[in-house]
Amino acid sequence: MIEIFNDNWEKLCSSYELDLIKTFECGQCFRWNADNCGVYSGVVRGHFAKIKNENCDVLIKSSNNDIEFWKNYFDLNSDYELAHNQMRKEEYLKKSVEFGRGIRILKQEAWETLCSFIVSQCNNIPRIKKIIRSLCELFGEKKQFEEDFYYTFPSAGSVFKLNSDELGRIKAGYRAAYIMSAAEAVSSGNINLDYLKILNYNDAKKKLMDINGVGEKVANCVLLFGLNKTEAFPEDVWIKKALKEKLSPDFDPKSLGEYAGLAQQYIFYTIREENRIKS
DNA sequence: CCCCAGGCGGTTG
DNA sequence: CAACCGCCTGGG
Repeated sequence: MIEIFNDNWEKLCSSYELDLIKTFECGQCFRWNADNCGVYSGVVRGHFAKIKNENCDVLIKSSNNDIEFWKNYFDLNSDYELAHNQMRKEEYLKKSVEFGRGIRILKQEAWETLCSFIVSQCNNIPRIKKIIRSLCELFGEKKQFEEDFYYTFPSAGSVFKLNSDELGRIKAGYRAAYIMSAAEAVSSGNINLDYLKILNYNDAKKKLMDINGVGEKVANCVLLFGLNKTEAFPEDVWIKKALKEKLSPDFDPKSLGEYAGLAQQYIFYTIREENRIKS
């Protein structure tokens, strides 16, 4: 039997359903990087993957070789068309849907998401990525898949065991203390992230905000990207700008219910793109 | 060199 | 309550 598809690349979905650039560059994740051919590499829950476009398909090759795992991660079992229909009433949101189509809300590992968005505060994206890469390379587990070496995200327990000199090596600055308080809360069981997934949005948010260094914005990012609370609507400076300058004054994200999080990503992507094109 | 970045916690009016 | 300020660090 002759292998038709070489190298174990497998079709994940169509490029229409998942736009890799938009999804990876819209600020929800920090560990996917493209090579100069546009092939992205990333690590999710200890599994390594390469992912690329070919013709009109998205192809993936991974260390666990489990297509359902990746479909779940890329939220490909959700029907976004239902959400889009709810978004057409508001003019700027309607534009954002067309502009941002192809973005998926990634179902990320909760502890990694918590740690990453603590690092993100008052920081720029290249530096956020650098700090997280250091954290993984210094304290994660080194693994190999074919010719690629990669690092897992260190557990809350292993981060909590670090002393201040060790944690200082990732150069997170004043956020290091916040990372430590999150690591303590999670590794001690004081906060059980899996349990937060089954709590309602408000209760889960309250628990997250008990962590020193987690405020409204970081909590909402963790709820949306790490705990599957799709009604979360994180308001950063860009979203605040859109609310002030682009969306109508009576627009209320709560009216979108479970679709608010997706709308937030579309708006975020759109206003950033508008700003990038302008400058 | 300066400016400030996808916030937070603490203090003040 | 809102407004402000300091915080580590390094990218631009």
